Amino acid sequence: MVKQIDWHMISLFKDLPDETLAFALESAFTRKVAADEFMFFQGDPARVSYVLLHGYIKLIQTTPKGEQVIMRYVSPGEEFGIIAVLREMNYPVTAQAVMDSEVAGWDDETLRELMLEPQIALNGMKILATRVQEFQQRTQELATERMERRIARALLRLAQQSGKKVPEGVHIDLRLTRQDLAELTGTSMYSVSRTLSQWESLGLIVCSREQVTICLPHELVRIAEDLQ
Amino acid sequence: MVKQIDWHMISLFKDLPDETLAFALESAFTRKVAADEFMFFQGDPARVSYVLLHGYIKLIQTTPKGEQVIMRYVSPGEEFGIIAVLREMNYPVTAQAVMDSEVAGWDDETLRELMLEPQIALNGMKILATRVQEFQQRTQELATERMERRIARALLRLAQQSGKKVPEGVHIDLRLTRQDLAELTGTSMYSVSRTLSQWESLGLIVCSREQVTICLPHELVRIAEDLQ
DNA sequence: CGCCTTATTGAAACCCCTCAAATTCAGTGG
DNA sequence: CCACTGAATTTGAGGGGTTTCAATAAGGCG
Repeated sequence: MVKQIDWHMISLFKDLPDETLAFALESAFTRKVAADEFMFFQGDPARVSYVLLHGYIKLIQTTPKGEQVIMRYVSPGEEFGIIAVLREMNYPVTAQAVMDSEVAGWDDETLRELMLEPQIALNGMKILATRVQEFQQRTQELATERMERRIARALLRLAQQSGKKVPEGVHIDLRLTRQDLAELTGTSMYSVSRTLSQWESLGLIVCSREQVTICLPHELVRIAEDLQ
Repeated sequence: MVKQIDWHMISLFKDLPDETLAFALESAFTRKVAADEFMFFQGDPARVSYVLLHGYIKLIQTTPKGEQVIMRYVSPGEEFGIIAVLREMNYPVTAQAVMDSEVAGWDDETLRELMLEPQIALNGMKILATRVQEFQQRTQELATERMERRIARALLRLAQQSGKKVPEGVHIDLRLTRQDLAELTGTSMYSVSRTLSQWESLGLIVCSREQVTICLPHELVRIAEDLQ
């Protein structure tokens, strides 16, 4: 049983009848996760699916050659691990906390029960539909756009997800290495470093070790969208 | 009302109670689509979702710059257009028949009714979950793998989807230009042409105008997976 | 047979990766 | 407090993979 969270923020449990929501909450367990801790590894049997209560989680896929691709940064209120559980397979990604976090979890059997609730199933469909479109967008970007624009897009998305206003602009409130950005955009750490340096010299952003602040978002949008 | 199709092949309608299936069928309309005909365009309001009964449909996304990316080849039994209808948005892709085809369609209101059936919603979730994973896979490939390997993978997938056994090997039963393969793998027509020529000279495939036949699938797998 | 689409192929250019080396930075422990 | 350490970052040089451009060839369809 979980408390002290606004469960109506959780998109999977939106518009739920009270008793259904109550059942969902009673059947959940919670878990605190320390920064950098791994919650599960790619290849583990998927027995639990999660909703992130607070913090941030990074979902990473490792290729046979050992390269890594960041599939998603999970924001509070979002689910993760549901797909693997529904498909009764192993997790296709590794989940790692990027800061101290807390999650709610449901085992596979309970999840299947929850999915029999029409409203939860409908919410789940909408969430997955959104996710498919996000990946379609990313596929299109990787297939047609140059590195620089992909990095700009990634930064703008991260700013929207986890940006905090600071005097200089919008600060991305995550530990975000150049390597992370590279794994998120399908490029190399070196190219990310060069690109950020250039943007910093133009005043678009300010960055330091594992931190990026966007000062002129509009200019970044111009790069991302190739306006002008 | 639709007849003469094995509706249990349609994954969206698997394991349905008879009366639910009957309702789904009664509320559908069918439409024949000629080869090369467009069913809807990117940006059209999404009012109808479809299941492909026979033939093949290509879903294409056009970028602002006018480049095209093929998001999916729809096989018989698969749905398309459901995501856009569920999300109440415009179609994010253009749908074009690659051969004479026939589809069943449901308007948005009916689809939402159907989705209240637990089994249909569950089937829908599983379909979307699979789709998310397919796009994750593609994202990973585009982010980390060289052109040659991406083309090999695409050919193997197409062969699995629509391959017919012929004396020389497995023939991909679609009109498939080099340009199509390029738009499917995020490369250029020229690179595809060069790669196919090389493979043909090695005896891995036989190709002609808009046609590809895989002769040594195992060798293609070796390229795709970088074994050895 | 002629036309239009599709495919091929070479050469040049370019983007980006890779490698190497130096530098900065944060944390640690003496 | 400061040197030490390891990780993160920067930057240049070089090279490789792909794209681009151009020109030609090959196929199908009327």
